[in-house]
Amino acid sequence: MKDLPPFAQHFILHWGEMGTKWGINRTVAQIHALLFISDRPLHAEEICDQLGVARSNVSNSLKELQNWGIVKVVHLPADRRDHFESIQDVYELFRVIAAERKKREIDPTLARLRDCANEAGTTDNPADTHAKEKLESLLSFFELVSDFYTKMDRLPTKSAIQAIRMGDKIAKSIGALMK
Amino acid sequence: MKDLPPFAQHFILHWGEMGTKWGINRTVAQIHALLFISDRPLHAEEICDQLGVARSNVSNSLKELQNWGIVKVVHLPADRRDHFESIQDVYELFRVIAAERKKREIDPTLARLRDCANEAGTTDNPADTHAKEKLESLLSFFELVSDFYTKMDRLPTKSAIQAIRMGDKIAKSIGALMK
DNA sequence: CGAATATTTCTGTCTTTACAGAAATATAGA
DNA sequence: TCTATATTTCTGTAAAGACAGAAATATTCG
Repeated sequence: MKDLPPFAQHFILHWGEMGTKWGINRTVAQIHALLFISDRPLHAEEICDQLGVARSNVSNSLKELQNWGIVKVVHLPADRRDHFESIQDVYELFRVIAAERKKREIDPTLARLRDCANEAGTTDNPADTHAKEKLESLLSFFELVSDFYTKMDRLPTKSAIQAIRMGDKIAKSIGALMK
Repeated sequence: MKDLPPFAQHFILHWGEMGTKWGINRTVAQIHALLFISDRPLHAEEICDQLGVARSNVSNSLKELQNWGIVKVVHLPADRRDHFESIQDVYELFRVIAAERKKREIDPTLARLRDCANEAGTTDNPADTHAKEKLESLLSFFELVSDFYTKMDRLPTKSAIQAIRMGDKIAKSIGALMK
């Protein structure tokens, strides 16, 4: 990591730690951090050198980032090597990440909760009835969150930012809006 | 898990898997799932029996859940054993989880990003300037998210639900609200 | 086609995390 | 205080994940 200024190193290391806390491989997160702050696409070898990790690790991690849809391959003139760049707009970045997590985790959970609720069906056992109701409340919640995400995802970046920024005013206006 | 109806078993197992994808220990997530759907507080031994995990594992996991603030100890009359119950309201549950993640992860990241931005200070290297700007845009984003969370957290459950539910209408009203 | 270079896949090792069982400690009533 | 019971901490093992280096494969240019 010798070539990077200290502040960049600190950021990349912290981002790696953050990743692990959210179920993302440390190296994957570090590579993404590096690409995010880079002012040009990097090839795999450069990433190895900067982060001091094995070539194979970089290869697999880059594939993972491409699967997430937040890193793309680009080619530079007169250079046959793949170069990689991250989504640069931070709002777009998190929108894509959120979309992917929804697809991978929220949607399957919704499906599973629906299955469980159906399985529960009619039961006379009071404990089971209670469990079924808890599952249904969880399901409602996930449906709500899922719908909200879909609505926000359709907004252009600027509107989305404003929607977030207006959070408190919006809350106060709920009554009026509902009429 | 013999005593539990199949739908409850399926839910608990799925919840455990979900946990691992979000950086939460499988057993911790399973125990929470069990407590969430239970219609009464359970003691540690019951949790062992139901999930088939070691007593020590249950002990540590329960402590973890208490640290998160989503499980509380209660005592029943004429029973000296600790009994455990989860927050039952699903919105409250996720509110508490979000608050804890903010405290543990978002706030430290904000602090770190500010440090990095300061460290970056004045630099004449164009690549470093670019990196610094990327860090600052990330910082703005996290500040926005953090503020939004604080606003939502202060809303009573009902208003928060409505705010989420009204997402699309709110978006359309942003222009009007801003005047 | 063949050589050089780039990339991916495979294999084994190392590290970390999860976890069971035992031991130690604490607590409450007799 | 002593005994029974509940709880936590400790220790070793097992499983999972991360990762390096080597091998295999693919690509491009001469």
